[in-house]
Amino acid sequence: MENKVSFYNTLTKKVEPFVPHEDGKVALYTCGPTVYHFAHIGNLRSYIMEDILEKSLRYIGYDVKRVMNITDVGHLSSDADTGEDKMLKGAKREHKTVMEIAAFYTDAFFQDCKDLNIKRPDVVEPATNCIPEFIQMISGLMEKGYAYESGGNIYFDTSKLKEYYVLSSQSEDELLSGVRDDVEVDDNKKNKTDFVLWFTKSKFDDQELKWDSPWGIGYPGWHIECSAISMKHLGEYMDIHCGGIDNIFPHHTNEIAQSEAYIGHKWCNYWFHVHHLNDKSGKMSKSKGDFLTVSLLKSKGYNPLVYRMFCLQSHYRKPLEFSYDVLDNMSAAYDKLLKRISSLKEEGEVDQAKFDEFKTKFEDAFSNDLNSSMAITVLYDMLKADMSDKTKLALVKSFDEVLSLDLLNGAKEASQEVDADLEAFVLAKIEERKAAKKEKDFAKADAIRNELLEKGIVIEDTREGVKWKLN
RNA sequence: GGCGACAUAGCCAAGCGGUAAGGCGUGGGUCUGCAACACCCUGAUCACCAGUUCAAAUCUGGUUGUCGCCUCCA
Repeated sequence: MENKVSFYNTLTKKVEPFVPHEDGKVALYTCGPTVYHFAHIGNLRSYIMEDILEKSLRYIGYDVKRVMNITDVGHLSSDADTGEDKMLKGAKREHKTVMEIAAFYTDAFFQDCKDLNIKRPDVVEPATNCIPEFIQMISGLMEKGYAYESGGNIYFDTSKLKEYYVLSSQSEDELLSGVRDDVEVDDNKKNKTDFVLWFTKSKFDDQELKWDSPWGIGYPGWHIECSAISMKHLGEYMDIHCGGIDNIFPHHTNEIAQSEAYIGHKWCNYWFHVHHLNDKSGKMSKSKGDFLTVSLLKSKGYNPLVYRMFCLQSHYRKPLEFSYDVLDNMSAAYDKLLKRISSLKEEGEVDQAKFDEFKTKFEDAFSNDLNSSMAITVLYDMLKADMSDKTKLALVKSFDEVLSLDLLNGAKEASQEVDADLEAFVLAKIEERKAAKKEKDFAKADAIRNELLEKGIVIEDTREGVKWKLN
């Protein structure tokens, strides 16, 4: 099919035309969550933008297969065989087993996705399901001489690769080890960038989940997970690998190293990275400041889709700063948008020429480095354009396949079923107020309006008559 | 110290060499007994300096600032 899609490729540092390995098909991989805690809305920004990537590719006509891992083991706080395992840390905190923690937070993650209209990937694979695949891959790397045993653990030897730093564009000399205070140097490593593939002897020894392996009982390192899981489901050629920008080094750099060493050829051509959501003090993280979750937003009365729209009206490659002021701003914009769409009538015929014209504009916005902000603008332009309501409604429905903002639900919610008694009561009050207004008894009319308002019912005098809704 | 990104109106934000999209807010107006809703109107020469060009927010060089990464992170 025609290659009209282009986006920024971290590998080449350029916006490039997208050409999949197999025409018309896209093998897409997303680094999934480590399920030791709730996801915060910054984590979810990545998943929202990756959802948009997937849906826009489908919209344009690609056959997409998307795979996501669930990290439920082997993710140490540090790569240097020190620090705590994140899963175990979560389990200790909540006095549960690791498996219980994983199940709980996996469910919580997908509930957040549901609230944000993020489609579940075609394949969702927990790391603990793939131990044989990890062992097979590590064995292969050992046989080819890319891995070595030291101090009881299996390490990947980064000195065997000419192009270890392709993604991060740093050189070994430039890379300072232990810049961060809490990083300890692992003396078992031959090179400072080597990383663990399999642990049998960790200084941190009470790992709950352990498996037998050719190198002894232990558990896998973090990086091997994504490589093995993606190959299990997508084969040796992947088109797009997504993730948050902080994964570039070391996680994705290491994935490339071990994957290409294992299969012996280029693995993935396009790397798609979403930038961070910041707050006033910088990057949002689980270890400092406000821990903003979807459920927190919901408890404050925000529709999670307002946050989705907030993400869409920005560009995935720009840092985005979160504040409640900006969210309020977006909330107003979202309500107005839904209201405007709900006022469209099922009238006239669909004008196919106009429909195609705007559909093309919409596709072009996404094709141009996933310009979701421009896509939203196309939506607004379309609503203003001179064409039948029926055409507009058809376009809204079509656009929402990608935007997933429940744009047509405004009308539905407004006409949601209400209690018949309540309706009769309200209609009676409206008639009463109408009569009062007719007799210029405005005090009484206002009193009735206030009475209804106290019950959470808002009435509006529009040109088409009096309208009311539950607030 | 190294690597990378970003800098556009009150706020969010598009722009990819031809003279500043869109949204929210503000102010004014239409409508209305009032209010709300809706609708109309309303705003910036693009961090700074130098260069390339007939033409630059858009390209090049430099300066300043903000943020991220350099083995926890989406």
